[in-house]
Amino acid sequence: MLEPNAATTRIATWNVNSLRVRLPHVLQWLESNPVDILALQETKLNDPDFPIDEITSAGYKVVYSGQKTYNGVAILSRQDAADVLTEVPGLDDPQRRFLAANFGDIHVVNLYVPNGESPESDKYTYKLNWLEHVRAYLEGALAAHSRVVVVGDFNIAPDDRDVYDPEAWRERILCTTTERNAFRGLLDTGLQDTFRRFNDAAGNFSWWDYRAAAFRRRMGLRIDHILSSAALIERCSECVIDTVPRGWERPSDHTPVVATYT
DNA sequence: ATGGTAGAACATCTA
Repeated sequence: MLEPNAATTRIATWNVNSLRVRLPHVLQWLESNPVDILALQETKLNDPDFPIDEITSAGYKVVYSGQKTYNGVAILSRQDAADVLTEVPGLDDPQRRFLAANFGDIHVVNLYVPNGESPESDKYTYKLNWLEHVRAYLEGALAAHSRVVVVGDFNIAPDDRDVYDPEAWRERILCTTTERNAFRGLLDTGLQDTFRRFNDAAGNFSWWDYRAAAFRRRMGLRIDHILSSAALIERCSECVIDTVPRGWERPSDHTPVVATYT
C-alpha cells in the first residue's frame, strides 16, 4: 500500500441526485475522504442557489453549471480551477451536463451523460448525439493535454460484468450495444476505464435503483466511471467504488468512485 | 403486474 504524500492526487465522482438534499452527505464523506477533486452530477440547483459557503468552509473551491430541477454539474477542488468550460463545443444544449477545467497540470472533464429513457425515445437520439460531441471534444483535449481525466455518471454499463442480471438488461437502456459502442468510442480517443485496470470481476456497481430494495438485494449497475489518459493511468495506484454512502440515511441512488494518482 | 421509490415545478416529469 502506498503511503499518502504530497504528490498523491485523489479524484472522485458522485451523482448526488439533488445537492440540496445531499450536501450533508457530501460534507460527511469529504471528512473521511479528503480527495483533491470531487466531481458532482445532478446538483439540481440554479447557480445563485449553490451552497458556496458550506463548501468553502470545508476547505474546497468550487465551480458549477446548474439549472433548476434537473441536471447540474459541479467540481469541488483544493486548488483553483482554470480555463473553465461549461458547454460541449459545437453542441447547442440548454441542459447543464458538462463541466471541464484545469487543476494544475490535470484537465478534468465532468459529465452527466443523458439517461436516454429507452432505445425508442427521442432522448436516446439526444444521448448518442451528445456522446458523439463529447467524443470529438475529448480528441482535442487529449491532443492539448497529457493528463486528462474524464469522470461522471455515464449512464452506460460498459459490459455484462457491470450488470447484476445481464440477460434481463439485454439491449435495455444503459446496456444497448449502441451505447456500449459509444462508450468504447470515448475510450478510443486515448482513455482507459480506470476501475477495470485494477478489477476484472463482475458484480461491482455504482448505482442501485431506489425501488424494489435494489441495494440490499445487490441489484446494481456500474454506470459511474473514471477514464484516465495514458500519462495518468501509469500513475494510478488505485480505483475503488465506495459503497458506504449508499447505505446511509436518505442516500443518493449513486455512490462515489475514487481514483488515486501518485 | 411496464410494477416499485425518490426529487423536483408538487402534477407530472425524470431517473
